[in-house]
Amino acid sequence: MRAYVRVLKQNRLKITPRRKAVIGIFMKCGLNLSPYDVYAKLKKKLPKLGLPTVYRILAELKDSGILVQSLSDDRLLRYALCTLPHQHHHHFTCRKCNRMEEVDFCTFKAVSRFIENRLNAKVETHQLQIGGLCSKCK
Amino acid sequence: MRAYVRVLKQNRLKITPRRKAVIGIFMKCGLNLSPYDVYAKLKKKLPKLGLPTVYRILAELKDSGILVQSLSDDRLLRYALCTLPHQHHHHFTCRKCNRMEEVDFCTFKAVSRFIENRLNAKVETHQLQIGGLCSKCK
DNA sequence: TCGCAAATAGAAATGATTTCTATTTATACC
DNA sequence: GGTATAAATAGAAATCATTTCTATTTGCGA
Ligand SMILES: [Mn+2]
Ligand SMILES: [Mn+2]
Ligand SMILES: [Zn+2]
Ligand SMILES: [Zn+2]
Repeated sequence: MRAYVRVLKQNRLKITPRRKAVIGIFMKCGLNLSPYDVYAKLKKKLPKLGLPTVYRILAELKDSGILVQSLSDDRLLRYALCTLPHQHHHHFTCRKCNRMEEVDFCTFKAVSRFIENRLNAKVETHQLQIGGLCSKCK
Repeated sequence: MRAYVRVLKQNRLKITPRRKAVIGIFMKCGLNLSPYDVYAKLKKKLPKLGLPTVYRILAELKDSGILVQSLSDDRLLRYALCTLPHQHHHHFTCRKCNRMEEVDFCTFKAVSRFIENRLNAKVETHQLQIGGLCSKCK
C-alpha cells in the first residue's frame, strides 16, 4: 500500500479512504474485477459509496499505472493490479478463478517484421489476451 | 458472393436481401465496421431496415465464420470479413482507414511454453490485436 | 486551524445492445 | 406456379453498463 500511496501522490491524487479501499480490494483478492464487483465488495465497509465514484477511481488508477484494463470477450470494463507499470509485458487470466498474472515475455517482434514485409504496413501497437487455467485451478 | 451464399446454406440461413446486402457492404469496402456503420450504409438502399436486424445478421455471419469480431479499445462491436475461417491467424487493423488485413503468422507457442513453465498454468486461448498504418495510409 | 480545489453521493442521462411481438418472406414440397 | 410453414424482419420497448451533472463534503497545503 505504501508504494501505491506514493504513486497517487506522484499523480496529484489525494489519499482518500475510497481510493485506498479500492486498491485494498485488488491487493486482497488479486483478481480481474468489474466496477460493479469492486462496488459490491466495498458496499459493506462503505455503505455510502457510489458506483460513479468506483468508475472514476478505477479510471484514475488505470491512468496512474496501478491498474490495467483488460479487454474481455463480454466487452465489459475489467481491471487488475499491474506490478510492472511502464514496462512492456502481457497478462494471463485464469478463466475459472479470474486471477491475472504477469507475463514478462513477448515474441511480437517477429510478427511485426512479418507484417511490415508482407503487407508493407507500419505496425504501431499490439495487445495480447491470454486465457487458460492457473496453477491452482487446473 | 457465390462462396458466401454457400456458407449461408451450410449454416441453414436463408438467402435474404438483408443478409446479401450486409455481406455486400463488407465486400465493397472491406473495413472494420460497427453495426451502426453497416446500418447507415444500407439505409439508402433499404429504407425499412432495422438496427436490431443488423445486429442479428452480424452475429449470424460471425457464427458462420464469414465475419470476425474485433475487440477495439472503445469496447464497441466491430466486424470485418475474414478470408481464412477455421484456421488460426490474426488481424491487422489500420488506425486511419480502419481496413483489416489477415496476418497468417503466429509466434504464440513460445509465449505459451514460457507461461506453462513459469506460472505452471495451462494456456488455452490467446487473442492478438495489431494496430498501425496500412500501406496506403502510412 | 482555514480556505479551497478536489473528491464524492445521488440522481439522472446516455447510448449501445437486446428483447419482444406482430407481420412478412424464403423456400421446401407439391 | 401455388401453398404451407418455419425463419426472418420491423418497430417499439426494455435493458443495463457507463457517463454526466450538481450540490455537498473532504483532504491537505498554507
Ligand atoms: Mn502487468
Ligand atoms: Mn481472418
Ligand atoms: Zn485460477
Ligand atoms: Zn489504412
